[in-house]
Amino acid sequence: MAGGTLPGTATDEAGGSDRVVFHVDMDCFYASCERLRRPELAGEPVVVGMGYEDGETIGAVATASYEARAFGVESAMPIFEALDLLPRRADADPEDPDAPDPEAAGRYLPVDLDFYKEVAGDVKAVLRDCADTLREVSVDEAYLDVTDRTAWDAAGAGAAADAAEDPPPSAAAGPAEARTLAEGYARHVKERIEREAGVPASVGVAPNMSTAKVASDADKPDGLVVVPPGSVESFLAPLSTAEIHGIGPVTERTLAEMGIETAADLAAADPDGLADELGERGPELHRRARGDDDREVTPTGLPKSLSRESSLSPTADGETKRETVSALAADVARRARERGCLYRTIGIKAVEPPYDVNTRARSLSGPVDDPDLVESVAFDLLAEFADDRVRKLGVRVSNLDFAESDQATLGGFEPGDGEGTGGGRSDGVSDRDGATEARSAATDGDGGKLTDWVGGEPTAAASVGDDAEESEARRATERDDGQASLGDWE
DNA sequence: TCTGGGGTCCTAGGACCC
DNA sequence: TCTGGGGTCCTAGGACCC
Repeated sequence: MAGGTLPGTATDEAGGSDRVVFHVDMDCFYASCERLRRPELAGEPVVVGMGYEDGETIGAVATASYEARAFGVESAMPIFEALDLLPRRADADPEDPDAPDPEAAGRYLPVDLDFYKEVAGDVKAVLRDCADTLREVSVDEAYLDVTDRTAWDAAGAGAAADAAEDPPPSAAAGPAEARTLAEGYARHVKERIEREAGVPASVGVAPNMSTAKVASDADKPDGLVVVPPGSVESFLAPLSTAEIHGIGPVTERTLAEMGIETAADLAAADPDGLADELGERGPELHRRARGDDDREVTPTGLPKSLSRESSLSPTADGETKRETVSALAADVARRARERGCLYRTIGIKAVEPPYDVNTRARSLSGPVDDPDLVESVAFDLLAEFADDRVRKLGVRVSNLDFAESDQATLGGFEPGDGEGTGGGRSDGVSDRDGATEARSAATDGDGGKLTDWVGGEPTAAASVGDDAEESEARRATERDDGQASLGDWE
C-alpha cells in the first residue's frame, strides 16, 4: 500500500496515503478552564487537584499550569509533594515571617469536572464543525480527519494543480513560502478554539494519527507542528522511544535493554526481535516509530465498561468496605441506566497496601439493568477480601449492551452470532422500526436462552441466575421506555 | 504519605465443547 | 491407545493512556 506515492504530487490521495490528520490537545486543560472563569489566575502557577479539597494536603495533581510546572510540579504527583515544591498562595501571609514568598506560591483548586465538560463542549462544537471525522479521545484531546477540507499542497501559488484555483483566503495571513494549506487550516482551527471556547490548544498535523499525536506534543503549550508526508521519518527519528504513543515506562526499559533508545533505533530494529520481547505490540511500535500508521480516524464508539472507584485510608473493617462498595455499585448502576446500557459482567477491584491490585468479576447469564444485583454480586466478590486491609475499592460493569436503544437492529441478528460485526452498525441513524425490533428482540428471547444455556449452567450461580432472570423480565419492559438513552450521547 | 480515577487493549490460562 | 486439535468464553492481571 505504501509504495505508490509519487513525491511532490498532490493527486495521490486515492489510496488514503496522504491523509491530513490533526491531533488537538488542550494545554493544561483544567487549569485553563479555571483561568477562563477566574481571569486573575492568568500567569499564576495553578494546580488543580483530584481528591483535593481546599486547604487539604491529600489528593493528587490532575493538572498543573506551565508556571507551576516550572517549580517541578507534575501531573499525578501527590498534593503534599507539590506543596513542598510550590507552597499554597493562601499560606503566604505577609505578616508571618515563616510564610512562603507570595511570589513563589501557587493557587490550589479542586477539580470541577462539570465545568470543564461545559468548556469541552464548546471546544467540541468547533472541532465537529471543522472535521470530516472527529474522534474524541478524552475531555481534552481529539483526532480530526480533515483530508476533504484541506490538503498538503503548498499554500499560495505553489502547486501546478492549483493554477485554476484561487488561493484560499485562510492562507493569506502570512509569508506563505514553505507553508501548506494544511498548516493554514490548522491555524484556523486553533484560533477558532481560542476564540469560541476561550482556552488554548496545541495542534499536531501529520498524515496519520500516531505522528499527529507526537506532533501536538512537540511544541506545547500553544503549539502548532506540521509534519508533511515526506518528513515523517526524519521528524520522529531523534525522539526518545518514550515519546511514542503506547510506550510507557516498562516498554521503554525493555527497549533500552535491547539497545533501543530513539525512534530511529526502533525504526531500524528487527520486527521479529521486537515481537519476541514485546509480543504483538512489538511490530506495531516498530511501525509507529517509522511513522507507518494506517489506522483510520473513526468516531468515538460506545464505552466498553463503566466503573467507579475510591480510595480509603487502609482498613480491614467489613462495614466500611461494604458501605463503600454499596455506594460505588449504586453509582455505577445509575450511570449505566442513564446511558441506557445493560451489563452482563459485574466486577470489583480491591487494592491492598502497598499496592496490590486484585480484580474479581462474574458474568451473568444475560445482560441486565439491575442496581440491586450489582450490589449483591459486588458484595459476593468482596467476601474473598473480608479479612484483608484495603486502600482502594472499585466496582465495574462490563460486557455492555446498548441494544435496547436505537441500536435495536443488532438484536435482529441471529442469537449467538455474538459478534455484532461492524458492517451495518451505523449508530442507530438507520433503524426506523427500532421499537418493533427491540420488542421482538426482547420477547423472542431465544437469544437469551442460548446464552443462558452457555453461561447459566453452573449451580454456583443459581441465586444470581434467578436474579438475572427476574431482571430480564424487567428489562423487557424497560426497553420500551429506554429510548431516551441516545440523548446523552452528546 | 501513600499513586486519584476513569478508561482501553492485550495476554495467559482454564473450562468446556465438538 | 495417542493425548489430539480447534474454537469460544471467562477470569485475572498488566501496560498504557489522559
